[in-house]
Amino acid sequence: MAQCILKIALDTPLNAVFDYRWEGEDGALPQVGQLALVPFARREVVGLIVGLAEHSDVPVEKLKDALAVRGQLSPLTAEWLALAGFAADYYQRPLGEVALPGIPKNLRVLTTVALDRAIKKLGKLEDKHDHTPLNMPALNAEQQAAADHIGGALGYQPALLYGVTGSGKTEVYLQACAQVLAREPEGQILILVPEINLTPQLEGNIRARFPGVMLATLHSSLSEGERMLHWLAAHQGRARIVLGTRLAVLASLPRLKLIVIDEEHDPSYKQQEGLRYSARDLAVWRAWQLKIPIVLGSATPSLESWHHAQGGRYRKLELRERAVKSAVLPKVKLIDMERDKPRDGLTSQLVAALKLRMERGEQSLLFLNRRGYAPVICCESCGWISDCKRCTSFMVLHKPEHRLRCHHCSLEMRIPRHCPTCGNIDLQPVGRGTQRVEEGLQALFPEARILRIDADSTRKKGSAQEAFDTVHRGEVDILVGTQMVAKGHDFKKLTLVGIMNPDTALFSQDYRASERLFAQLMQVAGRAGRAAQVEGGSPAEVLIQTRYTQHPLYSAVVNHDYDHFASALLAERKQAALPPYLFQALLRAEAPELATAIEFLTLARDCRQWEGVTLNDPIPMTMTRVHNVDRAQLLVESASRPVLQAFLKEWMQALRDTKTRVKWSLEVDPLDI
DNA sequence: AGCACGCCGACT
DNA sequence: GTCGGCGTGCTC
Repeated sequence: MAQCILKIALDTPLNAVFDYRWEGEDGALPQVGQLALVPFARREVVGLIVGLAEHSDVPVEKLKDALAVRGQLSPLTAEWLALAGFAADYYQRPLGEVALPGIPKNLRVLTTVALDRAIKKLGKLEDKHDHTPLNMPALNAEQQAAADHIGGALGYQPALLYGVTGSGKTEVYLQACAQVLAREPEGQILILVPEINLTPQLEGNIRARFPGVMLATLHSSLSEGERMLHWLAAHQGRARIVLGTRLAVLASLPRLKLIVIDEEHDPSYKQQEGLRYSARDLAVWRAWQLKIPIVLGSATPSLESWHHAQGGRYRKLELRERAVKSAVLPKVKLIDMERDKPRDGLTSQLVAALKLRMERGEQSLLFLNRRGYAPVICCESCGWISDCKRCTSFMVLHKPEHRLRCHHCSLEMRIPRHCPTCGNIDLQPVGRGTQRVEEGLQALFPEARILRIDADSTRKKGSAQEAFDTVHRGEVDILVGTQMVAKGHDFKKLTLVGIMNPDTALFSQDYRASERLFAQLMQVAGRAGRAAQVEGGSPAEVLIQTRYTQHPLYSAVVNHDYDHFASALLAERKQAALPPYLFQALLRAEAPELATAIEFLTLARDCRQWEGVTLNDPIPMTMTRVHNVDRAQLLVESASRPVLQAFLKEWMQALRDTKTRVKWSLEVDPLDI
């Protein structure tokens, strides 16, 4: 009679591992890393066995028996458990809350029979071992050196692959992968991308390049069945390449030998709810833990990674040459909106440029990061504005639907016929969103085929893909879009990109805004004429409408000069003692009344003092009220990461002990402050 | 976080 | 009379 105590992590906010009795019939003991079904409060849940013990400190009358162990699944490795453990500690969350959501739901909720059937199905997915000779395009010298460095690296070797759009980063990844796959017959590779739906061509490229290699994808739009299958393929080591979004960083990869992070600067690597982890940072930790190489690629690296490359912690691999000879960097020009006053948001120069593309039968893209018709409507006579009743924000006018909509709480209403306060019927839209731009363009170019792509126009599943296909087929003359159009897609006939009004980001309170704006401008600019210069035509052109033509950010964009811009930003950050020279955490609180939230944060600030840690004053969040709750935050800073970590650990325990009724949460390394 | 128990308001 | 609102207590 085998008997022991199982230490089990459960998906609950309670910061504890729970003990259960196990009485097996024979000598077969459960193993650490296996899943177990246990009674918990008034329900049954599946948890993860994280330890075995002979005795428990829990009073016997409280101890319950574990009900079953999912034996058909090989246990998660000690390395994987250490990864989950690290993430739990670092982000100050219970282990179970980190470990269990990463495991497909079906592995937890499925009956044993159903699970057996699924595993059998996976077994039948035979990978065709037709190791056909791979036709690798020739690389230029820089690409080859980078690919050899990454692919040939042994041990923990972080590299920053820095190269502008069109410099052939993807080809470097692929050839480095080929080297690793050839050298490590069983080895696995993890490739992270910001949003898989926006980069369908990468998946196609990988499949075409490695026909005999099983590829698994992991991202949020998989069905539960697919997710389980792909996760298992990775877990069993059968998938040699796993391509996924941030959540894939927690995939079980027992033979991981290389990690690739494409567009490493992209904010979507940061989870923005629940466990607010940075997939990029966890990936680097994972590479360090396993002593394997990792490559972070970007045309506009995050300042964190840039800083590491400057300091020598990351090896900087730079691609200066164009990989495709005929491809030319788009010509970026600034249009001074002070001298060329815009009509309907468009300066005469931009209109002329659009007209020229129309005549040539080429495509144009207008980029505007604001959806809806107008961000607000107001009353001409009394000054009433369409503010949201539940939020500190405005109701956005959506003209096609004849409605006002709050983008934060989704409150909707019909457009009022007259002013709710004074009765005036003259309510005017103020400002400009994509719908209004679309309308203005149609009036200006009645014959043009105009397509708007934003979150509103692509609400239906599959409609985004359809819209992009329409553009690719050349059935669109002018494309109007938000940042949705900035990523991934190469539009071969696109020769003009117009940026309508990027200035607001220049003077934002958020010190990361300019870093993001630069990355975004480079990315949108990269949509134009990427594959090659359109036959015999002019080089692609990017026109930026601005009131601040002298701003250094725009000069850097015009000159395609990220180096100097990034170095200047870093110098500013150092001077102002901001990340990456400083480490931060943010305590947030929400309550029906702002005072309650502030009161809690004040209490939290005063309950601990710590050498080397600064606790700032609690302040209301910029958007204080959302959906009728007031939010406030408290910023914690330290020049030392370990010091901050030590403080947070104790502080969190103290806050949990307060048993407050205020809802609060902690974010480590916040991106938006 | 779930989930159940428990004690007060407007409805078939 | 009951359905159901959400306060609060518990989870090895």
